[in-house]
Amino acid sequence: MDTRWLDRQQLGAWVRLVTVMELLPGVLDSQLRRDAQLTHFDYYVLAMLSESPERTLRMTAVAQRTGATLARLSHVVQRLETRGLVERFPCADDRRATNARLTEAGWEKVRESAPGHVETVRQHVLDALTPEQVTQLRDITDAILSRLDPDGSRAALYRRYDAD
Amino acid sequence: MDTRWLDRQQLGAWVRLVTVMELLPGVLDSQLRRDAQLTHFDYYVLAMLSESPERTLRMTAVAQRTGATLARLSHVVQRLETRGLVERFPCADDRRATNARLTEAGWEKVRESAPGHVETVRQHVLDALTPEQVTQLRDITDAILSRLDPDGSRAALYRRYDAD
DNA sequence: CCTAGTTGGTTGTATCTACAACCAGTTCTA
DNA sequence: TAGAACTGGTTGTAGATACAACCAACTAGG
Repeated sequence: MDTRWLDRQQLGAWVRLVTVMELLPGVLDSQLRRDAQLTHFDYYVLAMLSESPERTLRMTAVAQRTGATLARLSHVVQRLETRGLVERFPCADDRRATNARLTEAGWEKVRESAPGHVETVRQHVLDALTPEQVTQLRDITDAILSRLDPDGSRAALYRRYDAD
Repeated sequence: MDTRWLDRQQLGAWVRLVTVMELLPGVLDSQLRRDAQLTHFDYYVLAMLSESPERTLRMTAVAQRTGATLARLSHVVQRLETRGLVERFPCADDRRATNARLTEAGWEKVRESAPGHVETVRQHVLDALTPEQVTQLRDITDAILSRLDPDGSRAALYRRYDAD
């Protein structure tokens, strides 16, 4: 088995991508933690709920959208529930299932923390790029996702924002 | 304070980037954990040592290259040391400092796990991209890093691979 | 029906990371 | 040259995640 090693160009791109993946989550996390007492993952969960009809989703649906295991989500939602940001109630259609709904306090939390989060994303990522680069980044990440998520279980989420 | 919300193009790129950041670490981690009983971070530490003269670096230097806090690194190296992959010894120049050196077993571990790791990187990322896209990705991540790491403390690492 | 297998979700435990406290050695400064 | 401040590193502990085990509810096949 001969290994196909990476050339200079590939290595440069790869090492930078790894570095971004290391630094970016920390930046997002600490801004949200500082300004809203939320982790980035917490925020994502609340944001998903806030965009859904009745601000309600089944646990499985949230897990799929956020890419979390059900176990992880269960722990996280439990914490959000004790903080009064989310409430859980059994699903009428399927009595195995649990619905998670954003409370009024949770809705308020999303509304007040969204601007700061968006500003952070702009400052650290999008504003550093030209419009062409934003388009390129979209295409590149799309290609990568076709490998990372071949059966497209996460695709529903990001395809929503595609141009018509 | 009017929030500048993201347009469709930006949102598409951003959501995809977040999804990649969520999925990719897990893919790298589980391949290495399965095939070499190492986390991606463990691997990175060993790889840094393997590329250094005498396969030795000071703890601070490793921390800087991997982007870890010294505390985290200390724990990780402790585990690697009990597994016999790394050894620590006091630095002669500065008696506060500690050197970490790759053992023969550690060197062997890097040699045998590198091909599988590179193959994973190819399959899930690089082989999904055209050569132009690899170049674009390099430029895009470089631009992002100028915001994430403005004083360039991580830059030394990835600049090493730049074309002359 | 009734049983095997699947799906939805929770809980317990082991592991890892972050944070703060801490110690030892070094440098700066008056 | 003593003391203050800083640097390099380790350790303890609390919080978060992964993994496996588990239970309850649904579904399909005989």
